[in-house]
Amino acid sequence: MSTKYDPTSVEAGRYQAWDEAGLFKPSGDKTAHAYSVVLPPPNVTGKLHLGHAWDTALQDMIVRQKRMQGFDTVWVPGMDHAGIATQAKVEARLREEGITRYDLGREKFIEQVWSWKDEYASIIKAQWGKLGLSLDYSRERFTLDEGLSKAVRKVFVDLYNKGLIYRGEYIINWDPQARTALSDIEVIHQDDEGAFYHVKYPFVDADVTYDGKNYIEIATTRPETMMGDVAVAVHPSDERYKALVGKKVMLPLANREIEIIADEYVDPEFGTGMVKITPAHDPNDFLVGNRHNLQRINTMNDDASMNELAGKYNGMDRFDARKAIVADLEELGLMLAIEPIVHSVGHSERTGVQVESRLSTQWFVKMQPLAEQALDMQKGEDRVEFVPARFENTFTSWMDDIHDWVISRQLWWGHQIPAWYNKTTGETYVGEEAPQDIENWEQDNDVLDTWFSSALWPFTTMGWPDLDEEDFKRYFPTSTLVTGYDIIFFWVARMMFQSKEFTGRRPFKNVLIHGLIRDEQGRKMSKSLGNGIDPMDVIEKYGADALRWFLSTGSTPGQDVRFSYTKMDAAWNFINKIWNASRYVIMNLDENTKPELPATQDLTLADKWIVSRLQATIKQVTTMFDKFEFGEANRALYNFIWNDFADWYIEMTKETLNGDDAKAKANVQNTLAYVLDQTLRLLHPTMPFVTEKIWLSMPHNGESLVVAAYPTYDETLANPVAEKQFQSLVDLITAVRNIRSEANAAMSTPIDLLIKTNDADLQTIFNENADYINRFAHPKAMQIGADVVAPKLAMTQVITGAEIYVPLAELIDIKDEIARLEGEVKKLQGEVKRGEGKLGNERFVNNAPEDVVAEERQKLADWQEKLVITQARLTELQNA
RNA sequence: GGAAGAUUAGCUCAGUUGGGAGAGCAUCUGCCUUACAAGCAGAGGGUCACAGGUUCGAGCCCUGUAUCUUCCA
Repeated sequence: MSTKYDPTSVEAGRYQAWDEAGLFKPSGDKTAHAYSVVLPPPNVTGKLHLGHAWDTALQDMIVRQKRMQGFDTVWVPGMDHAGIATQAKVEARLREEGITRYDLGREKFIEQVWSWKDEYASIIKAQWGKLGLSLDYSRERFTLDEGLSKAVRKVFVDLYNKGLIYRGEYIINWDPQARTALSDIEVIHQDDEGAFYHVKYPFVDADVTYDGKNYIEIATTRPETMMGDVAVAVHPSDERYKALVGKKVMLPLANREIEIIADEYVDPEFGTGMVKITPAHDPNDFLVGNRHNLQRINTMNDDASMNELAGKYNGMDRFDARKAIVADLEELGLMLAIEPIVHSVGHSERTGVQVESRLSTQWFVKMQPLAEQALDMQKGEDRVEFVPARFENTFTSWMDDIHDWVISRQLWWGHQIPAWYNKTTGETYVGEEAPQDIENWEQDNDVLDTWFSSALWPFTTMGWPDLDEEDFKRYFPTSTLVTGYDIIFFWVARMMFQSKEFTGRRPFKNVLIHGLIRDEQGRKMSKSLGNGIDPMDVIEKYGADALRWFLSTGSTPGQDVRFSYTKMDAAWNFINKIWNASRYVIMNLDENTKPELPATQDLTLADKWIVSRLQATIKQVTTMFDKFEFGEANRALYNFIWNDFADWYIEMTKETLNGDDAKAKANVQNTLAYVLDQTLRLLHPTMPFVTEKIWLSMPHNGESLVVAAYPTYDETLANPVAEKQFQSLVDLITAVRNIRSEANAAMSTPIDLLIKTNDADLQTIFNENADYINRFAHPKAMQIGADVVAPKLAMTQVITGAEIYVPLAELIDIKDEIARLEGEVKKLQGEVKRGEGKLGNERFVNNAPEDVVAEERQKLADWQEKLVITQARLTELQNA
């Protein structure tokens, strides 16, 4: 083994070996509980980013631990066709060649997308391997697979037959670049600079006036939609305008008469309290239009250019039309004012262009009944546990105020809607298979929203709608879903209502929600900022294990995490520490060593202590894993490995391993191997590569850590007495180190060590472990007893139950030592005062739990004793 | 406008049934000790945003305020 941890050589070939050995497949043990996870399918739009690395690393940790714990564990991989996103990517590539999808035609274009898909699917699979994900590839699915497509058609048809899917002409969000409908949550609202254009709408009748003027003032942010105005509305109880209702104004530029109507929708407080009504270009106006039976004048084409209904603006882009209309209004003297404002404007999540509210015929899912079922489910036994729990509110509040879901997309890449229109009668047929007389029918051109199919992912991947499918019976509902809070609406909520509707069950028992990865400055990683970090570059430099360690340890559930190379350095350092500690262990074993604990009577104090500490660590790690608190779990492991195992236990074994007691040596070798073996098992879910490499290099039972048993807490090995005794040893050694440091006495400087104590147990412990004390404190002579007398020029440390003196006449300045002891006394006085205050409060003594009070008494006694001794020593020096 | 989160050491962050404030990095001092100098040993550093309240006891529970972030409308 090299002296430095080298991730490249550690990781090379290992993943392929695991996969080929079939270690990622379920055990098939029917006596064991099943544990199943479906991977949130990444989009085939591009490579995986750090967010995916985080999401998948968390899942792999869960899955690997469960597998080691003996669960019949399966983790199903797959990818999402990502309709609009992938299509946009391919169209962008075509654009570089100067062609559009229309030039190619549907069939040729789809071929292009499939080759894009193949290209990125293989990149993504390679990335999964680099990350070390223990996925069962024999179950890999793609959302456009035949099986999944069949399920999608069935769901569509069933919902249609139940009246939960309908088709109709409504105002929807329209992406004019992708030329498709978008659902509400695919629209990102952001504050943009715009203007309120105040426009004169003159009265038709010369004798009508308002406020002495022959026009009314209408404010709009979107003058380009003016040509579609069909009315002006005021609030029915707005006294200012009551007399105007029913009167007509002339729509400027169009020279068309429109009526002033009264509708509750208008907010009299906002602006002038009068709004223009454009039913084909605004969702609210659309509703007003319906109530008043108004005409719908759609003045735009699907690419947001103006059409013939826009009159002279026909053919202009919407933004050019705005400029032209504003200029014309100004020239006609109809523009009263242009007031700059910042307002919220919707943009397409995928293409980024400004979204149009567009009148169009689309397919919708009627959400109310489905949402109610999902909300009901959360009140029963078969509920989904959100971790952290607060995210359930996000789900609930969205479901409570749900709108119907536009599911048709004017795209080519996706599941084509299973609806056919009769060429002669116009009749609609909806079915899983095409009509028999297909020549008389034409299939709906549109495809379904990608989320319509991903909403079915937890059960379609398990073989649904075939209810007899083994996987479906065994692994559904799944155990845990892991995803980011940014797609609770898009995905988690939709899986929940679809699963409830079609399987009658929850899709997963738990949903672990994590945050987003940010850059070092806390900014979201994005292409436009160019601050994205490729996880493969990180793995190249630090190894997958280090990346996984950072991702699992750096945060708390639900919180965002900042990536930083400093943190990656720390992760690498930790693995290097494990590497070298293991190297030490392996170098010191011999051919007879087994990773098994020797009989209790053969264990030294140090052995008992490390084994007891190991038990505490196992308990903490498993408890925290069960709560998905990986940060806390791994912190416990970090402290155990670095502070207990490496800093103390390993150092102590050097004494025995360099000695000549063969039996003691063998015991220590076995204990070292046992503790390291257990530790590697605990670490394996988080850092699979390096742990496996080390484990295979030492004596081990079994083929691979991937399927080795996870450690379990053994109460008989927890040893509080040994921990307390060991602590005395640590206190003593630390005290001497302190003295050496204070006195600037390096380990090479010979010292005498005087230990004054009348505690027989302590005397025994120190005597029995004199070898350790020699190794760590390097005294040239040591004296232990109740009658030890300290010389005047000696450094003092008081530990629980003993006084430590180191005579260093030639090295210490008595004034410095007095000052130091004064500080010590002051500190101790503070502690004693605190303890006395607390215990002097009878309400504390009466109300606090007994063990808390007892502990407080114990501590006070300890502080008091230390204070008395330190004070005495100080007085002695001052009087010297 | 509604909701959620954050505010703890110089920086990044933990702190899970309320019982004497922690880590990593950074800083200071001393060590090439035969696993690791990307290491070892020691040290300094915090009115836990602010104001109230509950409690014997609050970083943690309750109320309010401020600042920042995110989501929804």
